[in-house]
Formats: sequence, C-alpha cells, structure tokens
Amino acid sequence: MQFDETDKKLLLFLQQDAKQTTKELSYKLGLSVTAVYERVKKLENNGVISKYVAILDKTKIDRNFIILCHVKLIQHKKEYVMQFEKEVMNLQEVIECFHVSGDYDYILKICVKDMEDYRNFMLTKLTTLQHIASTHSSFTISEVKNTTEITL
Amino acid sequence: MQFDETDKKLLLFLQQDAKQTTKELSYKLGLSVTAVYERVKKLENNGVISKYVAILDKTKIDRNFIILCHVKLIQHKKEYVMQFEKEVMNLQEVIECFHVSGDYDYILKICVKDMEDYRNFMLTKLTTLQHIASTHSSFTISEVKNTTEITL
DNA sequence: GGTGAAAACACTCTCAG
DNA sequence: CTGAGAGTGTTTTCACC
Repeated sequence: MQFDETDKKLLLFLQQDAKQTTKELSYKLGLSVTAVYERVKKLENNGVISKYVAILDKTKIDRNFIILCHVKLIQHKKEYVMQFEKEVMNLQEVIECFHVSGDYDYILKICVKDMEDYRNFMLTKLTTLQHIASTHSSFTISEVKNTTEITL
Repeated sequence: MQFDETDKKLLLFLQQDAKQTTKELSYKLGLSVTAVYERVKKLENNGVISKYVAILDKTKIDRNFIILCHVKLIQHKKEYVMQFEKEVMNLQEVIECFHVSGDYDYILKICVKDMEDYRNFMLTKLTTLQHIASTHSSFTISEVKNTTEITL
C-alpha cells in the first residue's frame, strides 16, 4: 500500500490522538473536511487503521510492574508449540508474546502490580503451563519508551 | 484508585473499541447515557484513561518485522545511562525500550520492514549510539499475542 | 485528486430533578 | 443516577474545480 505525505501525517495524528475531529485534522492538514473524512474512511476500510483504543495509565490501575520473561520449551513439536501459545493467549497478565529466534523460544511481556503478584503469577499460572523447560525473568527498572505509534 | 465492576467493564470496552458511543456503552452496561458519560469523563480526568489512539496494521504499512534487541552498556554511569536513553527515545524504529535487571541492561522492541532494513537500522542508528558494549537480537518468528488491553 | 454547502442524523454535554 | 434539551460534530450527497 502506498501513502502520500498527507496520509502519513494523518496516520501520525490519529496514532497520537484518535479523538480529534475531522475539522481539527482538516485544519492541521490544510484540507477540506470532506477530503479528510474520505481519507480516514479509506484507511479504515483498507484495514490500515485496524482499530481505535483507549490507553490506560498503568500506574493508576496498579499494573505498573513490567516483566520481560524469556521462555524455553522442552521440545519444538508442533503440538507443544500450539498448546503453549494457546494457553499464553488466555493469560491476561501477558500483554505481548513473541515466538523468537535465539537462546529462548518466547519472550513475554507481563504486567502485574508488584513482585508479590508476579511470584503468584509464576507459581499459579506460567509455570503450570505444559512443555516449559526454563524461564528467565528480566524485571523492568524503568520504562524508557513505550508507544503504540509507528512513524511512516 | 478504586474501581467498581461497572468501571472495570467500561475500561475493558474502551480498550477494545474507543469509538463506541456512550449510547452503545450505556446499553451494554445497563445504565443511562448520562451515567456512562460521567464515568468516562471521570476516568479521563483522573488520568486512568491517558489517551485514545488509532492502532495500525503493521502488515499494511510494511513494518511487520519485529526484533527484540538486548543491549548491554559498557558502564552504568548516570551520564551514560541518560544519554543512551535520550538517544533511544528519538529512534522511531524503537517502539518500546525497557531498562531491565539481568544479563542485559535494556530490551528494545524494534519494528522495521525486513531484515535488510534491520541491518540498516543496526549499522546506521543503533550501533552508532554511545556507550554500548554489546547487543543481541531475537528475531520474531511469530507474534503470538500483542495487545494494549489490560484486564482489571 | 480536490472544494464548499446543505441536510439529516447522531452524539456530546449540561442541567434540573 | 435519570431524562430532556441545546449545541456540536458526523456523515452523505451534491455541483463543481
């Protein structure tokens, strides 16, 4: 898919604030309301914009302890991989999970309240999953950057 | 901050789709439009909802190659840490960056088009940063889970 | 590609209760 | 929290550049 400069700016603006009115966007882009409206609709219909979501402040909902957990499976049989992935998807503490190359098979981003909750999560949820050989947790000291915005 | 069941549901709905109208939400929650409106405003003003954003489909904007890069600094002097973090924040390919405990100092989530772009990013951007001792890249084979949604 | 205007509709926001 | 009303934005169509 090809985007001109106006589309790129529009996508940037919408990634920063999805609640802007078409009127505001038309002013920022130097276009008419109709033109902006049609571009936005096109990007939505194309699936370039997949959804609009509210982003919560993790400090205000007691979920500001972030852990990056590296997981190795005992084997890479398709059955094991599928089952592990299915189970991980259902863990609400796991915000992201990537199947990766390298020393570990998966890297999980986990959000909980504090170390006690994490201990609890490990004991009652993660380590009860099947086919896990080992895990290695990296605790977040600080969140340097954490955005959903992709610059085109 | 304390949330009742209605707030929790409301936050879940808004994290799934921020473009729902108050009317739709009032129906789902079994409340009046005004009641929902005031709850949403309160959550916005409290800062629990920090922003509303558009989420793009990475496959449609040629940014679907995700790398988790582990970075070690040569030293942990405050000056080095500050400078590295400042420089990383300005790299648009870096979507997330966490200062973590363990073998590596930082874990970065990087989104680019393909391996060629990543090589380019490493050579012209990441490895030109000061004070880096070593890096280790984990390439994403598949994105098992990648959400912005936090269940309360 | 784009503009501008008009009309119908839906939603936001406030206020009295 | 509710219901109603005023104000505002959205959405669509149109003629036109």
